[in-house]
Amino acid sequence: MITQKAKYALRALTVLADADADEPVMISDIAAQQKIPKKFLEQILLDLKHHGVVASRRGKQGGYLLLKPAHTITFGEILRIIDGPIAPLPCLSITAYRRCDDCDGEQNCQIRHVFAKVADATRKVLFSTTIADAIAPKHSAEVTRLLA
Amino acid sequence: MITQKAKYALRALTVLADADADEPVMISDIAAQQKIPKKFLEQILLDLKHHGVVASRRGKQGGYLLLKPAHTITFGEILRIIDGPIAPLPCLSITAYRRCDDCDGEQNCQIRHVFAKVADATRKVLFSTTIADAIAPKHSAEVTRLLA
DNA sequence: CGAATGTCTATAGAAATAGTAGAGTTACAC
DNA sequence: GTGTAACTCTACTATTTCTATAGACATTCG
Repeated sequence: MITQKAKYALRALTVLADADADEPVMISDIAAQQKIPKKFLEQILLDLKHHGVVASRRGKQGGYLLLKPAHTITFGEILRIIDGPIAPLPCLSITAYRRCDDCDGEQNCQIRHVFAKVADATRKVLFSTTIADAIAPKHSAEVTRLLA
Repeated sequence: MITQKAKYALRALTVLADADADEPVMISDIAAQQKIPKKFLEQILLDLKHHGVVASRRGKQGGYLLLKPAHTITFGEILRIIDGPIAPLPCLSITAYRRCDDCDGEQNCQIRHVFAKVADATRKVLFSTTIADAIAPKHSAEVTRLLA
C-alpha cells in the first residue's frame, strides 16, 4: 500500500499539470479541489519543492507550479520522494540500499530472487508513467510505448 | 517494503520445503537455521497453520510440516496472510476492497488507473512464484512458464 | 510421570502515519 | 509603506502498525 500522503502528492500534481504552466495555483485551491487537509498539503508541496519537482511564488497571487513538464514527472520519482524506496526489500533498493542483517549471502537469498522480479515489474510501470499520462488516460498507452 | 514478519514466514516455509515431507521440523530448528526470534516465529507459524498452509504435531518429536506441496504455495498467498492486501491502493484490493473516501468516482480516478497496472504486474510475479521455485532457483523459469 | 514441544493471549517499546498548531517570511495591492 | 494574503518551517500529538517478549496452558512421547 502506498501512503495517503503519496496519494495526495500525486493528485496535487495532476492539479498543477491541469493548470496553466505560468499560473500559480494556491494551496487552498488544490486542497479544496482534491479534498486534502490544507496544512498537510503544505508539507507535501514543500517537500516536492525541496526535491525540485515544483516551484512556488510567495505572497499575494502566489501558489505552486510545476518546475518541469508533466510528461517528465514519473510516478516512481514522486513515490520515492514521499514514501521512500520502491523496492520490497531493503537489499533491493536502488536509492536506499541496506544489507539484510539476517540473510547471509545475497546471491543465496531465496527470497531476494523473487522480489527482484517484483521490483523490476513495479519499476517498469512506475517510471514509464507520468503525471501527464494520469491527466490524459487516453494518451497514456502511446506515451508508454514511446518511453519503452 | 514487505514486513520482516513476511520475510520470516517465507524463509520458514523454505526450510519446511527442504525437509522430508513427513518429518516435522521443530520451531527451534527453523529459528536457529534462519536467525528468526523463536517466540516471534511461533506466532507466524501458528498464523500459517490457521490459514491451512502448514500442519503441526505437538509434544516430543513434534514440529511443523507443509500441508500441501511446495510448488502449490505461492508467494502472493503468504504475503496476503502475513502482510495483508497486495494492492497498492485499498480500492484495488481483491481480498480487502475498500472505497477511497477522498476520490469520487473510481472510473475517473487518475491515480487508480496507474496503480491498477502496478497491482497487475506485481500479482503476476507473486502468484506465479512458489516456495518450490525459491528453493530451486534454476528451476523457477520453467515453472513460471508452465503456470503462465 | 515428566520433559519437550506446540498453543494462545496479553503486553510493550519503537517507529511510522496522518495530521494539527503556530510563529515566521515574503510579496503584491493599495 | 502598510496590510494582508500567501508560502515556510519546526514542533507537537494521537493513532496505528511493527517487532517482538512473557508466561500460562495443552498435548504427546518415552
